[in-house]
Amino acid sequence: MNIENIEAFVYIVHFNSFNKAAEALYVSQPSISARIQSLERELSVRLFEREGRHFTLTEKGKQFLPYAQNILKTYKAGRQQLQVAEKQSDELRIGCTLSGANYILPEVLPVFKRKHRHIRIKLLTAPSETILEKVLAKELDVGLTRSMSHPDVESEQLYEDPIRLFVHRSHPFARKISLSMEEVGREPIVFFECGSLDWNRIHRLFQTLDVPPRIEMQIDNLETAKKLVVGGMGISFLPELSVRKEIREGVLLPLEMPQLSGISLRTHLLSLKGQGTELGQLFGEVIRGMDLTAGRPQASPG
DNA sequence: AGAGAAGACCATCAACGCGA
DNA sequence: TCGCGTTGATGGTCTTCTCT
Repeated sequence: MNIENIEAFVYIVHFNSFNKAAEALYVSQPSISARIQSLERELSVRLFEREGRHFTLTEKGKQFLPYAQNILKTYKAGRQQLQVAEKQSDELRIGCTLSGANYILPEVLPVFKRKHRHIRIKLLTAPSETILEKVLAKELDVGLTRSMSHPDVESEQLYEDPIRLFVHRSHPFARKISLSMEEVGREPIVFFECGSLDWNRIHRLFQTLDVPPRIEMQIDNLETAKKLVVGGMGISFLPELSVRKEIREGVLLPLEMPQLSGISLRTHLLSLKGQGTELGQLFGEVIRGMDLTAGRPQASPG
């Protein structure tokens, strides 16, 4: 049995043309004709009825078609499986949220690459839900997401990133020793919203106020929110990891607010329960061994 | 509408190249 | 050497276009 002859047969039926089948299979048209003749010889039946420039499937051809399609499908699935296995042997597929991709992976990946030079990295940036789906579908080896729960997935908390109130160094709040929610509520706020439960807790902090807070801008992108604060457009509640550079440079200052204590973004490492890949385990070992809180800034009272 | 030309499509053959 | 592929040429048949 020659799989290429069967492939030609299926392609001809699909395109209803010898020429188009030849084009699709990157062979010449005479070669396609020869393959069909060879297949017809092998099966001792006529698959096509040639009528001048046209052709039709014979009854035998119609009978054989679903079997040919199955053979081809099975063959392709098998080949793909081998390719995936081959790929998995040296490619680590990581799914990561945007903030993780911006602030965690740039620190982790160089360390991982130094330890495992031969392993190539493939990164997918997506929302946590998408990453969970892809881990379940075995399209990703590991995921870095916010807390996700699924019976088939192992979710291990890696890092807790406190959310704090940040202001520009020239802002009057920068000289304050302590702040009340009323004072915060009167200031223009650039509100970064990522939809996690912890952000709802910040919303609830304002519910005690008589007047609603001045949320001038609601932003779903961390970098944009940060840059607006740097540009003096307002104050913002931001995860600490995202502003480390600005704090080091003295551009942004974190403010002490006891009300924010315990509010944080948690990064979890997701992998398939009991079926984690070898590369995923290697990645887990590296990221667990790193201190992602190194360089954490101290809150400034002014 | 009908005839003829042009184009499209498939089959076949010859000559040749390549790899097992 | 053999099998399978290619290109190029040629022929048969059918469709589409153009002209009268």
